[in-house]
Amino acid sequence: MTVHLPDECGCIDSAVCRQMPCAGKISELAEFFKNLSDPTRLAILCMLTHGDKCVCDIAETLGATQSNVSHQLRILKQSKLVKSTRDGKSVIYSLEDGHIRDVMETGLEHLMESL
Amino acid sequence: MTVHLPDECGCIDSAVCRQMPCAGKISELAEFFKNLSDPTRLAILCMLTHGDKCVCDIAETLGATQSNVSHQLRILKQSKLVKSTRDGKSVIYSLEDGHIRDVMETGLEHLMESL
DNA sequence: ATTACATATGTTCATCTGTTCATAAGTATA
DNA sequence: TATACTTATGAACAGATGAACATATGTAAT
Repeated sequence: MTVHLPDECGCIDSAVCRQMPCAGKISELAEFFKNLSDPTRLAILCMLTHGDKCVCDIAETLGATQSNVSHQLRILKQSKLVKSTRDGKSVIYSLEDGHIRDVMETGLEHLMESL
Repeated sequence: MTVHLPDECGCIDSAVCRQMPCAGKISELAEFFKNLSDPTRLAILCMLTHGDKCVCDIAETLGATQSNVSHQLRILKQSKLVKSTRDGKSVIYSLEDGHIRDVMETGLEHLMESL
């Protein structure tokens, strides 16, 4: 759906948001959250906050198939949430930057305080 | 999918997260983000940071049908992201608490810094 | 009571998503 | 090269999702 918010709209009333018109960013932000909205992907990101990991380790820890993990990692990589480097036979994945952790933490705080 | 992370896992390595085992919370957190992952719902939440609004105002501003907005508001209400009070013929919706705004802002910060 | 307005709900449908299976591609070692 | 190991990819399927339409419910005023 195409959202029609006026471009000059300050949207979220904060310093951050005043610099960033809503209409053009809503769909980007929604897509960002969508990447965090799947338990498998979120668990992967969560694991990677502990340190870099290869695909098979992620799969084993999660109890998921290698194929599924690889598919989800591709999504995470395309959306620039993770990056990867090859190490011999393995491919090591890591968080792209620290903001992902911040977002997850903020979300967790919300859950904790809305019991 | 059922994610198998050990319950004693500290998950996100922070004070907040050490108090909160991952396995049980991943799916909750994913569901929370899922509610923010739709442009219509996100735009509604964004609008409500400006102030409380009735359904028809939201629909008009968004260029969405009343039906669609009402459906999405029900989802947001069930997940305790918004609350509502009736005012005559209208029903006024407002953000349940301030954390939603925080999460959106943190997400926006991520978008800004990952250009 | 009737009419008008505002919101909620049920249903249907097209589309998207996550998962699995099978298999290909990349890499290292014997 | 042959083999084993690791990761990526393509196809197919079930289930979930968002939107639209029609209609019901709730509220106020005439």
